[in-house]
Amino acid sequence: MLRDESARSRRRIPGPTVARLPLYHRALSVMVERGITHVSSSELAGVVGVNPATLRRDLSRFGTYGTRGTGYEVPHLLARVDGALALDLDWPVAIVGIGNLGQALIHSRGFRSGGFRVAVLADVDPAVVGTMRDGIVVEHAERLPEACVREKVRIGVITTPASASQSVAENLVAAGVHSILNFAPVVLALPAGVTVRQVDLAAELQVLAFYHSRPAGGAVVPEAKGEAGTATIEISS
Amino acid sequence: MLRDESARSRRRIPGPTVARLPLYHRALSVMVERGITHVSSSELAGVVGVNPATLRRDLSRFGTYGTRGTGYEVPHLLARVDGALALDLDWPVAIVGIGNLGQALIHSRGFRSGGFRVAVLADVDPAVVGTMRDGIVVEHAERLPEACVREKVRIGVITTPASASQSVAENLVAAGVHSILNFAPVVLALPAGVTVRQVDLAAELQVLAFYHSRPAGGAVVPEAKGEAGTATIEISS
DNA sequence: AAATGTGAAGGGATTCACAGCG
DNA sequence: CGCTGTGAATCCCTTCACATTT
Repeated sequence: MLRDESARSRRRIPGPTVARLPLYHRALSVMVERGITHVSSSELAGVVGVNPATLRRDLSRFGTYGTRGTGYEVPHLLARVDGALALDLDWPVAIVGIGNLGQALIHSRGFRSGGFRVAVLADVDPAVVGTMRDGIVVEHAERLPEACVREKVRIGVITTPASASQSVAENLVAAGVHSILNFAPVVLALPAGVTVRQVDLAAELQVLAFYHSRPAGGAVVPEAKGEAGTATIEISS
Repeated sequence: MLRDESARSRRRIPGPTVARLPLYHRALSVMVERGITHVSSSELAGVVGVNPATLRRDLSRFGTYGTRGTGYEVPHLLARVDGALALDLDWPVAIVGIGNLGQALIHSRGFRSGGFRVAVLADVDPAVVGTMRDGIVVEHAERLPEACVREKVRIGVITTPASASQSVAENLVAAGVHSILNFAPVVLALPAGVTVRQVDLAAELQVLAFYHSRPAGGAVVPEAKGEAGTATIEISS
């Protein structure tokens, strides 16, 4: 039993643990919808595809939410994971670059769940600037800083061509945005304190090609202890 | 000096190394375009944002390509990385789900570089099936297996809604595709031997929210040894 | 009896630091 | 002299295994 829970919840959380929280969150959401009130670590871990011990340790970093001999109460655990991810807060997002990818994100369910909310859209194409997308007028990228300040944007998403991404990122940072999701295949150079997550679609394909061309090489066909029927999952590792 | 290079090149390559190869590849491509003939590990590592020792060890897993006291010859190294990623081969790709995201991928540069080539498109929407995208007729998802076999597809990309993704994945596997890039927020259950890479856009946002709400917590503001001016990069870890 | 939470072990990847080579 | 390639150290995460709790 832990005396000072705030001390625990302030400990540093490993990156891999953070990356798994959204998976737990989604699995728990599905369970709530289905009326499942209760899970063991083995069950939840099975759904997400991780080791039960890993799941228990992940959760234990935020406090002790389970009951020995019984497992976890689904709605309660979901609320805790939700809180850990801060999805109960309002997260206005700016999307810069209204091409196919930008529009896909605008309409994606994930970008409108939790506290996420598309608040600012921007582009440089005169044919797009001034038009509406999902009830929001597309601003010219030049006015991005004002718009972000006005809407209190805290997360910026870059879906522009590679050539524009560095300058867009700098504008976002100038507007006080220090969390950036970058889809342009560019390593952004930004001041310390800015968190960048890079999603590189071409790189994902290339990694698949690598493993495909080396069937015996990489982490393929681990042939794990009796766990046939499970795919080799290579998730961002 | 290594006697049997094939022995070395057959060693298992760590996942993180594989994930960095595309970054090296892109940086080297840019250098070739700019006419740069030569790099040291420090220079290339700086561009990509990794430690020079990490870069040297990564490359050394495929053989020894550098010259001591001098560095690496850019075109030669690029050719080697290109070969390691098997980008010199033909990679016909199937994209299932022709929504905004699917179309973004069809037109994305990364999906038409290297040996990648969109060979099959499929969807279930009657308004889309039979129409053309980029010179290719969209097939009905029911005919996906035949089309994949016909076009010798080896990589499948799933950009359908979550509800359809498992069944689409099974169809791809039935057609002999055993490398899948899945954008649906679902943990696919597939036979061993199938490699799945998961790209989860909502999860990326949630991870950003996590770090944003814990400025002192995670890996934010590492305040590393005099390395100001560099962003905290959280890439798929 | 069953399942959590965690000390300890184990396994990898990163980074240091330097021998070796051009 | 400068830079690569790599043994060794370090760090971090995963997993085992079990004491603990309900």
